[in-house]
Amino acid sequence: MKNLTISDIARKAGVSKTTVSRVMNSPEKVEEGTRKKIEQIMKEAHYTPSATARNLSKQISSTIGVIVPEIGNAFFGELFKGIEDVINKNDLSLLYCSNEDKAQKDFEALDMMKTQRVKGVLYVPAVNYPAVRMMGKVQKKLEALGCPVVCIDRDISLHMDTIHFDDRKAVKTAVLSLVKAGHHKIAFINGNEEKNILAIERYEGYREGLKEAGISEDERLVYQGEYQQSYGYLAMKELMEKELDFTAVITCNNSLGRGYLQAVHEAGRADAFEHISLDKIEMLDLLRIPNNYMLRDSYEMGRQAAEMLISRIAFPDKKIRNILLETSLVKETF
Amino acid sequence: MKNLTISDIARKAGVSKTTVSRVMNSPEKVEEGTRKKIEQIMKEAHYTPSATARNLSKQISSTIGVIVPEIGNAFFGELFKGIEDVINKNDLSLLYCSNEDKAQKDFEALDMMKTQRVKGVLYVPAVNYPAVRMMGKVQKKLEALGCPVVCIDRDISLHMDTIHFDDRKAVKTAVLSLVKAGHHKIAFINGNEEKNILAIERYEGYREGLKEAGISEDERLVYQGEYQQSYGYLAMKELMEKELDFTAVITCNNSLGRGYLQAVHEAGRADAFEHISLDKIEMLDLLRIPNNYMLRDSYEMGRQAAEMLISRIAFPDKKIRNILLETSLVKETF
DNA sequence: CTGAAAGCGCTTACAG
DNA sequence: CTGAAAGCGCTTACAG
Repeated sequence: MKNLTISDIARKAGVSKTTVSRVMNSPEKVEEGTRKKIEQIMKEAHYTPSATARNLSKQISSTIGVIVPEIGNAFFGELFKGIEDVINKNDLSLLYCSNEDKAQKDFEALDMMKTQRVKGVLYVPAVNYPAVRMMGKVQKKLEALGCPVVCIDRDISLHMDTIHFDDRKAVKTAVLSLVKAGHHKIAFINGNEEKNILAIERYEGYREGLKEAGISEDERLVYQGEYQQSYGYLAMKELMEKELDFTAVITCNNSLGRGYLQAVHEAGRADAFEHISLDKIEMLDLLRIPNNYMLRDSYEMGRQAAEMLISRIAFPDKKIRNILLETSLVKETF
Repeated sequence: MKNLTISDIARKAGVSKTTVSRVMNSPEKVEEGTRKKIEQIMKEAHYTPSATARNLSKQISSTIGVIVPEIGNAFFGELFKGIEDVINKNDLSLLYCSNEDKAQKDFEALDMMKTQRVKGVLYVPAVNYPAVRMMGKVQKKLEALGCPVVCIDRDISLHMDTIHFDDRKAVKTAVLSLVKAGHHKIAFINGNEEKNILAIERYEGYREGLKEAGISEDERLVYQGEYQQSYGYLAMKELMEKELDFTAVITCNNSLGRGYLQAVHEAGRADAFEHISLDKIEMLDLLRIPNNYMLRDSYEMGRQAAEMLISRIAFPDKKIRNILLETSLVKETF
């Protein structure tokens, strides 16, 4: 079925396009009788105005762009849900694009958002651009966008609205909690700074925790590679093989945590270590497998990020905000 | 930064808008010298044409709408990924909207897609509309959309392109496999037809399997409620309490499967039953927990659905296609 | 309260 | 090979 236009409605109603437009945009300005009649006709004809035409005419947009690494990871899945809820509540549409943690994809995503002339962008950078010396390019792309952007989860050192977790503190808390439980040799499996500036923060948190506990760092217990299950698996496997007699492990995101679990279960040493992961790992509670983690409420982060963007769109000159979210230690025993 | 328009570029290059437009749409028609010059200027100015204006002018769209229940469920997460890959490959944008398995949200999503004048829609219906007697409304909305739609996973008995799994056969296979392993009392936890027509198919598969095995159905072993973890949990709990001495359980989606696991682990009877779920349940392999499931490759379903939509857009008069995907039994032991 | 006209940023048939 | 003009479906300042 072909879409009707405002002219079709105007003709059917015997009025001008202007009047039809008014019943949609400022109904109080049109006489009740004609308004009712036009509304009736629009309804019968299932008329829906074209957002394309309206956006062009009004020089606005009704869609928000969302760029995330991938939706498969539960952390980002929840984040996305938080975003979605706010977007729906505000009658906006959501243009989705993943960047798969790759700079190239990231750039394409930003270009696409520009082409689509979105109202604003919620952006989880694929890469830690400062660390890989690509700041110029992202910065240019971001400026070229011509719309507000909120940077989520991964800071790229630009003067813009941002929101992320206090991961330094989270890891420090984890370390101190383990020490308190009697652990002095704590292995640390992390990603690296190129992918994610948080890797640095996390490592700092680890060191601060040890320092505060009066424990000197043992380099052999520190693994910093990719934020992937496979890396977590290999790191933990190597750690076990080296027999460094550590008694606890901290893994710095849920993928690494899964890798840890894979390794210890494969080795039949699931109960050999105390483990704290950053982020909850799904299924464990359900299977009644004891599990400690630093809870980072990514739904809430998504929600707040979206709210921040919407407020930025409304007040472009508002002061820049950088939100730091707290995490909390959750111990699940059965 | 304000977005530049084609007029800005034309002025800078000292040519008409027409010529600028041509270098974007049919470069071969413009003299090489001027083309190069214009391209250079566009590049320097970081000019990106507005999709909004182009779409309005060309009376086309460059975005595909995707309506899914929720992205949190791994089954739909994978489906979505399959869709996304095809959409990206075809240089299209993705407008996302979830319906949360609710008819109301579904209608809003369809309205939104219409407003946005998308090129086509990939649609997982929230509800089994024929069963709840709301066919009229969806049908009208679908027609009003004015663009091709591919119906995914849940058939709603409309004459349109569809794709779904052969779940009847899947469940039948599961039953026969269990019987072969010596099980004669097989509990069956399913959703209901209002939500999902597949519930009927699955139940049929269950009955066919039993029949073929010469086993008569025991109604007390059949639970059909919501496709949710909580229902799976309650159903399994009740089944165990009733001491019906069944030895195997089939759960009809991954949420129900999780509920089953929750119940048996809570009761400390994880090894008491043979279990086959529809869809893989994440984490189990990693934790080396034996698990049998009917593999339904939802990534592939998403991919094929998207391909089907794109082909439908290209050839509107092509014959309607209804794709039925096969599943396979996977046994994971350690 | 209503409408004619200009404009949003593009495309394209037509004329040169 | 190039450009002026009309048009896509809306909105809105202006005039009545």
